[in-house]
Amino acid sequence: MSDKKSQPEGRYAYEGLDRVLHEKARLGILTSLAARADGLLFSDLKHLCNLTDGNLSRHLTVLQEAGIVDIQKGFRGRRPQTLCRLTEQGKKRYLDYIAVLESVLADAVEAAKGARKLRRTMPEGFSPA
Amino acid sequence: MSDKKSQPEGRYAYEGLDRVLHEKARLGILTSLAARADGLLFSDLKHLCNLTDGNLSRHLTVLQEAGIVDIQKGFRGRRPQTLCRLTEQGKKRYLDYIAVLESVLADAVEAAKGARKLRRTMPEGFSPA
DNA sequence: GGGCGTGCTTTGCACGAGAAAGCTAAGGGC
DNA sequence: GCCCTTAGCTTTCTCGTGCAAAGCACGCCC
Repeated sequence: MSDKKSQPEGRYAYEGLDRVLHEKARLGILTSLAARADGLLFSDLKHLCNLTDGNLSRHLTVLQEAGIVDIQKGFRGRRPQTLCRLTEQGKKRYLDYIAVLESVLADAVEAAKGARKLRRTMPEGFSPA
Repeated sequence: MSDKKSQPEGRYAYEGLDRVLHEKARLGILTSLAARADGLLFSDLKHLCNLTDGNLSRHLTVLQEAGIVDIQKGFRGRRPQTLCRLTEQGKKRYLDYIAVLESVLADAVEAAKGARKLRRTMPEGFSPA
């Protein structure tokens, strides 16, 4: 198609950007969890990610249904506490996602470099309205 | 709060992840555009990002209304063509966003490193249901 | 025992991504 | 001249989902 540009079809499609993970709040949750194999409590997550209870609850449900986190309800003393961890699969998906992010960043850096010298020209044969 | 963890409030909140930019398709569009100061045509973008006409149109409108891209309608020969470029402000916002992404990645890398040795313990005083 | 705090869940809304259909005009056969 | 196709977008619709606010359950304290 646009072979003369030497840019393959879908070069910037980033298909690997998992919808479930590619979300501000969830990204934070997963990054928090990724560092601690022993998990985090609901309230820890809430504070680390600056989320409201409701929000966090909903995101955790989504992540759990996707098999990404493991939710264990238990007690500390006599108070209920929810413990969250990454599942093995979740960790894998997270790392895959991160790898794609890296390639996005690489593209961005290259773009910023290549654009250094601004060419304010029009494309071949293009005439403004 | 959780000072003993030495993790400040909101450590993983990533407030800087601009909602307008933090979206798969738009991220691709902007990265494509960032590299070419002379802009890209609608159909180029469509192919580069593997987007449908409708989708691309909608995203471009959003980006235009946010003042991130500049849309010029013109002609190539007798056929209409739409030329898209990053605005100065758009470029700035893109670079800011990218900077935040970098910090996310840094966190992720650190997390992956720290989690090397899995401690499958329970938190202090936690007992499963 | 009644109010208060903690720890979540549920409900409701509003926005927004993506699919699908539409719309306009230019070629191309006949 | 007339239709059919193709290019090049735009508009509309629907459903998912992020987020806020209200709700619920229980323990604690005076």
